[in-house]
Amino acid sequence: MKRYEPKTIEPKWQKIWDETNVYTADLDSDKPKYIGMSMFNYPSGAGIHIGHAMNYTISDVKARMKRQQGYESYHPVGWDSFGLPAENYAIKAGVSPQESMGTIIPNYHKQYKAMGWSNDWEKEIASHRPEYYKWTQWIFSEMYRAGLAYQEERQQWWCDQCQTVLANEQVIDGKCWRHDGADDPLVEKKGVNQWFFKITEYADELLDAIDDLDWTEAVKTAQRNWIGRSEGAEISFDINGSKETLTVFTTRPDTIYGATFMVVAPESELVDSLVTDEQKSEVDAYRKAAALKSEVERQASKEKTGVFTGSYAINPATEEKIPIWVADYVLGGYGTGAIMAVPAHDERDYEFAKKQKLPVIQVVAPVFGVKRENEIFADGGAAIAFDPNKQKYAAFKIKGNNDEYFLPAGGLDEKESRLDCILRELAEEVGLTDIESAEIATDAHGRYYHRTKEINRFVRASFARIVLKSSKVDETALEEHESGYTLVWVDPEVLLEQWEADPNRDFDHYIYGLKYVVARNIELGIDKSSNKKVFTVDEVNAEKDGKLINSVEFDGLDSKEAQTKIVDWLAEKGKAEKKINYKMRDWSVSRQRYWGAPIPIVHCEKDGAVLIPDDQLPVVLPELEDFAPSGDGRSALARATDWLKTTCPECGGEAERETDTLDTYICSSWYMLRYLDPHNQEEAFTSERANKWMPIDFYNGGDHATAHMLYARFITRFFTKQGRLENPEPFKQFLFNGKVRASDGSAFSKSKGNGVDPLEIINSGYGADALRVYLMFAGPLEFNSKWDPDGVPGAYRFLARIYSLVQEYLEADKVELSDEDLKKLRFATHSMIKKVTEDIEQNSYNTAIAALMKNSNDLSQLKQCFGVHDEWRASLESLVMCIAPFTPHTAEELWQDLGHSDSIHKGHWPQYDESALAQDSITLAVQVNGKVRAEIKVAADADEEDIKAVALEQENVVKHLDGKDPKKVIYVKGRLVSVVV
RNA sequence: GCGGAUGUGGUGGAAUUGGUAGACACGCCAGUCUUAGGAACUGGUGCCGCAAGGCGUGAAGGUUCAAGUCCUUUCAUCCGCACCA
Repeated sequence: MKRYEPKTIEPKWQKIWDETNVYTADLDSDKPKYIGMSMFNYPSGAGIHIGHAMNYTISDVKARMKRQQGYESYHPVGWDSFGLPAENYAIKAGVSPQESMGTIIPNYHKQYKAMGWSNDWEKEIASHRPEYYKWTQWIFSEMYRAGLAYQEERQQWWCDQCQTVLANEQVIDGKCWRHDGADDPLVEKKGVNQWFFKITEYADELLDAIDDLDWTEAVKTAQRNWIGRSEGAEISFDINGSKETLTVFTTRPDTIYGATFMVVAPESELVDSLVTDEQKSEVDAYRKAAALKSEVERQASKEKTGVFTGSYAINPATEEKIPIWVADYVLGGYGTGAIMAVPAHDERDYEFAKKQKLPVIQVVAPVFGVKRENEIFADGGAAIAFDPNKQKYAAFKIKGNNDEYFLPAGGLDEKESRLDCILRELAEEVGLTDIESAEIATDAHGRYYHRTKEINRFVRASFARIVLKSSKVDETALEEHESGYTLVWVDPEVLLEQWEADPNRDFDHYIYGLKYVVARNIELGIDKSSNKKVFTVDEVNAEKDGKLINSVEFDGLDSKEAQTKIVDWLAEKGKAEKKINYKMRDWSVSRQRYWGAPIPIVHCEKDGAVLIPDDQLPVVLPELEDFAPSGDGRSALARATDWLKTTCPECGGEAERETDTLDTYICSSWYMLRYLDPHNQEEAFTSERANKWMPIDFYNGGDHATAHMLYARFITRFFTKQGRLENPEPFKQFLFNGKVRASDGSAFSKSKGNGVDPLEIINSGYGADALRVYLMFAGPLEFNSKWDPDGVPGAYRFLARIYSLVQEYLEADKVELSDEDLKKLRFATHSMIKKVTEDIEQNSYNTAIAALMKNSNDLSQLKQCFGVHDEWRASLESLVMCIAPFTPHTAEELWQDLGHSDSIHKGHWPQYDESALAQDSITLAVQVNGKVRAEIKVAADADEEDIKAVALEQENVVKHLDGKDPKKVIYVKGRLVSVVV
């Protein structure tokens, strides 16, 4: 019998597939289309690694199944061949990038073919070839003509090693995405004149469309965060003694009564006009220091520093003068580069206020408890009185109720201030009058059932932080009707425990108030008791919604409602307008590097920046000897004088070419369209083709969740607006797959030498098919997996078993098949077909492979009835067809062994027969009180009453019924019988 | 800190969406065979227990005849973003 030898089978079929063009897609076919692909590959000298093997196999399986199902299935291939690594290699080795691509890419061909991927090589593309980048340049021109490309000097991330600017998306943890090793330096900001694409103009539609995408949820969230839309308002503050105003962006206009100071970013030009003569030297020094600090250093330390400008703004709500500060916790690039600081409701502002001793005014009081019927409003307060000598808080107990503690508290009398009210209650109820200091610490609203008054209460309560001089009780102060109260001194835990145990959560506002005061006392060093759970003011000082307080006519409004009302009110005075802000910035597309598509622009002294006419594209990248950046911030192209000097398309006068090249993310933002028309000399793509083939049905990758995916969506939407494309979204389904890591959980890396080379595994004799099965079986595709050295051999054994099974069948004698065996065989086969078809469709490859393994085991079990029999042939062929997407070589070989002369990979996919899945009898579990006590086998069509009767007769069921009558018997169709006693 | 995801045997992971937890595989144990191999085949393998039985899906509560799945609280890990007002 033949042995399973992938080493001979695989190369044989690879060659045949190549010669017969099985995987060539007819883009104009009448068949339904399917296009499945993984992210564009950057070809490097290292060749493919295990991550590539993972990524491309995922889309290959998808595309293969569809091809087998009769779709015109296209699995394209191409190279993202512009980019820094090739250029850096060229600088080092002196080999031109053009040349090195010429050897690297053919090497990739071999590796791709060895993996058995069903790529359509006839339509291969590479972004560094002029016939491709001509259209990359054309996209720039189209953007320019549409007013979406512009040039501007801007502070931009700069990587000193790459000698180029970077997009925000290319900065990872403060380092360049190409240089993110431990020894690599942080990126810096540098003022560079560069080109931008106005992606922000598409921010809203890019955001809104995310909801409907069939994409991995994590990626959708990442995109939403990246776009970072926030709704709020711009509010103008007059400057005291000046005609100028200071405009800020805020998402919380409802907190304006709590704005006690303003902060301007140090890099903001606004500072110049705000700083007073007295403060000038201090502010200048601060700004200088801030400019020297790299963005990353600035972010690394969250310490809030800043200096006063000397100027004051007028809070348009309170009409009060508030100081304007400069501090680097405010960013120049977001909003207006200035903020109104509301320390009571913003953690950062609070920290800053605390440090600079600026006032904190609470204007939103949180609301605790759920709304109840017929609530009666009450206004009052509670005393949280601390005796520093005792290091304890004052509470009291009521006669006859020894279990509960109460805080001195009560309702507001007419015209009484909140603090007076609380101090009065403290005196009347427990006689504490010897007071060191008292202040309203915080306010909250509570909803609860008042047990003695038997009403539902809605209260606004102020909590006073009171520090006592002594715990001396003034008997004369005690109110007579409140006698029977016993003063006790407690730790806050005692109170919290009591309140938190309350099932109705009636005391949540007390918990809040107490925690706030204790935190403040601890912070001020008055409360030194160490065994207390430490709260922080930050924890309590949450940026929450609630009802407004200290906000004059807006008091009592819900903060959401107040946002609109306050903006409307200020708008009437011309001081505010609604505004939406985004975190996303325009896309910086200039790179000061050689190895990219030249930007099709010339600079003419007379006409400025002039677009090169389309009929002169491509602007071909000249071949150079030396690729190193020119050192003046321009690319090596600045030295290519012949190329550089040209004439202006407008005036015909002398002009210089733009020396920046385009970000390679542009190459990869439209390549899926070029796949549909790779040889078109007249256009980037034709709308007819694109409208037929877009969107990409299946797309996957393990990187680039934000940048690339956002850019591709942007470019696609742009083409839609231009009328060149119907569908605004490029990728119908996107799977963000996991990565393969080393067995110890660390990333594979060349420097660690822990890499696993796919080719080595293939060549060692296990073959590509076993590797493919291992990778697809390791777990759900979206999970990261760890490389298991036993995995590939295991997969190999599985394939060898299938291989032997078919060989044994072919050599077996004809045997009759009993009805029972036939049923078993058909059930095993058709349930497998159903499962595999559905699971591949749903990207659950690991369970699809489990079903294939199960089927192979089932068939082996039935081998005693083996024989050359149609039903057996059908079963084996089904197995071979279903495994073909995973193991194309093995399947093709077995398909041939089974007597076929065409390729299994085109148009051969089994249909399952529902009738084969029907069972004569089913096994049901019988539960007594939720525990399985018996199993019964009943006819599939038995009726419920009979089943219940049988269930109750079971010996073990009778035993557990213990002579009692069942209260209830539940029958779940086809599953179980549940008996309740 | 914010957002997202995930916690199930020794390991990777299944679970028809509230219905017999552990499919399928790796590993391990026992056996068969001899073309002593990177074998193949057969059987076993969640934990405790001789057994009957009990316990078991990160932890603690709850809803239900029934919870890995739903609710509440909580812990841990991973991945994004990170002073975005």
